[in-house]
Amino acid sequence: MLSLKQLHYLVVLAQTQHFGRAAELCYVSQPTLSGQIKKLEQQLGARLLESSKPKLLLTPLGHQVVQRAQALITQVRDIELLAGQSIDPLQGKLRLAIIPSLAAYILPVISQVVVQQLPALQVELVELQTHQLIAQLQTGLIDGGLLALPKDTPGLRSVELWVEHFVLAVPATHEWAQRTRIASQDIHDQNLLLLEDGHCLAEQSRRLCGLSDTYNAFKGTSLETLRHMVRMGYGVTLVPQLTQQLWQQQGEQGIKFLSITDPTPGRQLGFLGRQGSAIWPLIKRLNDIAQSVLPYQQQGANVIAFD
Amino acid sequence: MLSLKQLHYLVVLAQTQHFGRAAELCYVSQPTLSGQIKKLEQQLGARLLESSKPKLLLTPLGHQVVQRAQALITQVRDIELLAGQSIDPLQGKLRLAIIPSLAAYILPVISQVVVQQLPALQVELVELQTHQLIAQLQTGLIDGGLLALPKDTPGLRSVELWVEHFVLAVPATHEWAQRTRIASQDIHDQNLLLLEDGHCLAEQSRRLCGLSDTYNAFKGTSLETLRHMVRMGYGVTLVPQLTQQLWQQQGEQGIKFLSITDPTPGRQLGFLGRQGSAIWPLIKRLNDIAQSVLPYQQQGANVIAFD
DNA sequence: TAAGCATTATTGATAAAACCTATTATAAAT
DNA sequence: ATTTATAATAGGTTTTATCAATAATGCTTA
Repeated sequence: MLSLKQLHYLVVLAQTQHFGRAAELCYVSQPTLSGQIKKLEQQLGARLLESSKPKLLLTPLGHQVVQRAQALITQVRDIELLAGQSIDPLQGKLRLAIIPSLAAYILPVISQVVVQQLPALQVELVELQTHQLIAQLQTGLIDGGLLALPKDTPGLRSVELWVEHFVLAVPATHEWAQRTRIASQDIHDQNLLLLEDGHCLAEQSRRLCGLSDTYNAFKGTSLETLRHMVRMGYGVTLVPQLTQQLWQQQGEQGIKFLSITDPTPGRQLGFLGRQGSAIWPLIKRLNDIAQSVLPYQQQGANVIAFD
Repeated sequence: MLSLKQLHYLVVLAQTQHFGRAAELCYVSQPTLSGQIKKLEQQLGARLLESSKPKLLLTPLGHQVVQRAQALITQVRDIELLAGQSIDPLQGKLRLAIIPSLAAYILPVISQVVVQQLPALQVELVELQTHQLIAQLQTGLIDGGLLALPKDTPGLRSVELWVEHFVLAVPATHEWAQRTRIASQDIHDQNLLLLEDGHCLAEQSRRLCGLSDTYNAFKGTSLETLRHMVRMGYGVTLVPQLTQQLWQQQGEQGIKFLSITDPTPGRQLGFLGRQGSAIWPLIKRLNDIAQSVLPYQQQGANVIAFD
């Protein structure tokens, strides 16, 4: 009988495309993983890896098996969660991911209250970009995500947290520094600083300003980097309103913020979990707690949908 | 990490409600199974079996885990099938079930051709009643079924084989023995012999003749038993047309057959397989072969739907 | 073409685990 | 109270996953 371990090894191997790294991720030695993969092939009576070895390649069957094995692994994880939840729905380990453009400013706001209201819950936090987050959620590597809700998420379910507005951050030396608002269509012809590709905030900013995917400006690795760039006068950028609040609390003087009108852009934040996962009630609970602590329910924003 | 073996043990234990019998079905000793179940509970950190032991009972969590574990086992079986099919789509082991009221006369017709056309296929045959068949298909104990298609089969998919007509079997001494046809509404007031409860043919006969579930006549364990009863003049019964053909080939003299009209009753036969199972093409192939060998495509029958 | 580097396969020893037989404990049935 | 059925425990055996060390392979570079 084939074992879950073998299938897990196979899945990780397919992800890493590398025996050594896969073994490391599985906390076993490379020969162990090699051996088990070989044994799996024997038990199935068919090859999963391509014999020719310019690179590690899966056979067509291999791809299918990996896909099904992934589903299996997540279902096992869900059984474990189910058991954990059965003891006390508000207890246990929860592996939660947050997108980087959200983590920096939303965690200070909600983490305290979560610890306060769910003391028995151990939250394991990771920062992941949207596509990684969804992939890891589907493969069971994480159990929930907090992000700007994408459109289609097969096998997953979401709950809406709130709609966050974007504001325009400009240097204190900027010609608009004394304004308090600006119409969204007037933001053209500015040197718009973006996060690196892959960050959904960058994607959202591009959409808002009608820029192409190839728009080639400075790309910061984090919001903090952008903050410095803006302060030094290299350009302007879009930031979530809570980021403005955080920066101003920290005494930021070099940056002025303009609210955006006609329409006000924003994105729908929410939690994501697996369909059929036992911790869904817990995720909804987290959503309730987070909602109760956010300053006020934003409304009327022009929500930017993206995938 | 919990293992598939443990989950398998749990599923079988839940089915048998008995440690010893479960162990037997899993080809291990009773202490082994006991130990693994206990270990499973430890790993999940929760009880699966009720502590009070008048009878073996599952906790609410236990039921949920069993359900999910069953799904897991089935999916593992499907991976194995997938691998088997990848070598040669027409090769490998196929565990096929047929309902009793069909097996006796359809196997002589199709078995030869199947062996002829799919020599590399090892078919493992079982006779199961409809509800058992569906349950075992869903739990992965069998891979396909040939039966009178029921309405709803969540997680399963079907392909239509043909519509078989029912004919009325009466003793040669019966007042209708010289007739060749009879209207269905005239079958009232006859001593209608049925198969035991659970057989779908019995259910179908009851529906056709408007009998209640509590209709209490002689109940035969097989069609052969009914055959003797009819020949001896104890009553009449409904049989599939292919059964008539088989019995007449065997030189049956004591029974006469009347075709039924207004309307002609029948049932939709077909194959059933799991959604997402890799052997579905093979099942369709079996269906094609069976269809090619059946005498002619029946039409215009009043198909009796049942669940 | 050979040396060097990265990657995977092989080997032999070790430790964990799953397993079995035999036995004991616990309920239920007579 | 005795018997039967059932599950848990104990101790020893076998299997097997595992590791460290090493060899083979393939690709890159000199």
